[in-house]
Amino acid sequence: MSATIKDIAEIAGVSLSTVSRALNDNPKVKQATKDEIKKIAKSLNFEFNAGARSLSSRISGNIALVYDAFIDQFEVSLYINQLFLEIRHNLEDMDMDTILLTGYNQKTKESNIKRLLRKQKVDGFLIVHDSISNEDYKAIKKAEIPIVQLHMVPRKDVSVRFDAFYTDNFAGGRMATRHLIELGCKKILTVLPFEGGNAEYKARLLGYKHELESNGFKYSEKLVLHEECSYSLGYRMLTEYKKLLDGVDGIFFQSDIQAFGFLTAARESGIDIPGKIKVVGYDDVPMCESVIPNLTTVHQPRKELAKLSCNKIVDLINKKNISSTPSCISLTPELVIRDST
Amino acid sequence: MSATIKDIAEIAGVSLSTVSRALNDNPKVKQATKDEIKKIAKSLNFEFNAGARSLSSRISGNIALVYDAFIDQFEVSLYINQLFLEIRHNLEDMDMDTILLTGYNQKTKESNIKRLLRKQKVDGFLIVHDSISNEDYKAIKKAEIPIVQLHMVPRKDVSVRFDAFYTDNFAGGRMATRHLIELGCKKILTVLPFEGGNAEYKARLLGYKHELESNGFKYSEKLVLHEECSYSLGYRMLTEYKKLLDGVDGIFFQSDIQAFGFLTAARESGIDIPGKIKVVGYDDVPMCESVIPNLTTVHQPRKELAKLSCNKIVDLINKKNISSTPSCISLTPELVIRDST
DNA sequence: TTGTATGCGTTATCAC
DNA sequence: GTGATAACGCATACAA
Repeated sequence: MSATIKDIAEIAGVSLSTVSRALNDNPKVKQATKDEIKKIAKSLNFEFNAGARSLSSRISGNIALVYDAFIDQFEVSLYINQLFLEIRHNLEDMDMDTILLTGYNQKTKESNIKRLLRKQKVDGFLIVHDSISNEDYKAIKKAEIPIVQLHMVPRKDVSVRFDAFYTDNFAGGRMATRHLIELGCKKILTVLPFEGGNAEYKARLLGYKHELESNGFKYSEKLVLHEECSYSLGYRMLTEYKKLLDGVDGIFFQSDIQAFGFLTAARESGIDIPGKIKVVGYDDVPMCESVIPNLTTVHQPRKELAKLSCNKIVDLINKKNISSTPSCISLTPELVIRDST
Repeated sequence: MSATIKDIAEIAGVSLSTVSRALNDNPKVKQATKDEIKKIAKSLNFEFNAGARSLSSRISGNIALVYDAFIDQFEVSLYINQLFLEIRHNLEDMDMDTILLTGYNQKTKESNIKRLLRKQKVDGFLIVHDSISNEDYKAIKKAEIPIVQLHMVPRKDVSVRFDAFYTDNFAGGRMATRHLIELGCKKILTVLPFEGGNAEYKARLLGYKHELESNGFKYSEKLVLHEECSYSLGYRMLTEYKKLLDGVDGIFFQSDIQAFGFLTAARESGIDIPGKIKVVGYDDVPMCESVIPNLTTVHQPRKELAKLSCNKIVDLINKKNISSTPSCISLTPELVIRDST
């Protein structure tokens, strides 16, 4: 069917080993032979057989993009899917295929990570998951497969070290809050998903608190609303939390989608946004620019996050530019000011 | 590292081939030996080495989910990502991993299908793409790799035959329109993405036309609005197409997201929905139930689509229940009546 | 019903 | 620099 290095060897009149070396850019091969062999390979549309390559050298050309099933909730997926899109584009550019899956089998709850490890299906793990077990991290480490975690901050209780890239949620919380303060807001509410949720929200909340207090405001738990992450919640807030909203002149929604619902309800009720209440979201999903008024929000640098993570994992796989200690890089998000503030 | 069949053979005191047969449920192996071997395999957490298996029997355990890059537009992805989610769940249940990619390399424009074929990376192709080249279809066929196309209707100019599952967009267009007619609408507008778009919209439009005409209405191109597929468009319609909307009492948006924007604008302007204008969407993305008023829409049976396609591709791979002629099954969508009509 | 031998396509360890 | 050859883990044709 497909051409093999054997075919190339016969045409070029050299041995299998020479072809293999040439195609892998082994410096021991004379440039002339190399060129000749590569030319033939190209003319035959040659590609390495993935199975054979994997068997003999454990290179599969696949990266596992492992995520937390909670992301499959529609509202959360709005941002995450944009991030994943960037990741796949980057990996494709580097000739890697992406196997997308949740950390644990949805039905059996068994570890997909361990399964991939045992089958030797992937060259690296890109992790967007907050609660991978320490055992699984250790299994990856033991198999000497590179790990890069992104979006999520590594947990303290994980004994394995790996590179990580994420956005500074504390800074994000601060900049959203400071922006509202600078615009003169005196009573600022923040809305985030239910308690026990992701660590990222806790950090944003801390940022909110810190910024309030360093500006002479006093932080009150009464102005922290833990609610579902949905358009609907944002919409219903006006009626269901009428009392809570009394006097509020700024709201920091920790998710854009909640803000969208609120904007709609507010405008219907004739509440001037940003005149009476100023609204800031988080994530900067594409819809921010089509919603009316356009939503001011904290932009998560998904392009950079994806690029850094993908470059890193590929470097680790190719053992290039490896530093002795894993990096843990937090990118600063950016406040995008639009019409809702 | 991981256990191999050799390890199992040694423990069980049988040969490699017996282990291989037992684990592959070969009927020639005595049940007792089979049980024993499987027990040992389980205790060792054995999994077949993907590379070795692929080399020796061309079974990779991977399915390529190939989609059209235009789907990466945020608005379109809302529905498609839900579909993909179902697909991945189904494949996971059948112990298959999903390689998600566009049909053609985003940068080089080279065929990802041909690349996967040459590398022998996948056991089957799940295609959600309207414009795969005939050449590529032929290449898949030649490699004897199963194809199942879903969501998109197979093109007439494709010479290769394969199984396909999609929703009956003509029926969908009809049911949306009929619903509006039955509710007494006299002037029904339909909104769809720009001309030259996907075939699915053309079918929905035909359904709209057919239903109008069979109910004594006359079809007018003036009531067909080709516009961008966005929330923003829906929102701006009220002002930008004020004249067009004059007297309109029913709108069939061929995409939910457009309808969302319109609902917001309408309510802000005090236009009673469904009192003055009744609105129907298409797709039934999760947000339909949180938007106010809840959107009446045409539900695409994504769960069934995913299940049928995944079962079919796996059957084809395992050469089970194969019929001589490929099936081409169109599922009927379902009108979900909510508060916007 | 089970075992032996061979091959799948590639890389790696030796030689030369 | 280049060429044999073994090895990677598994499936299977052929024997027994």
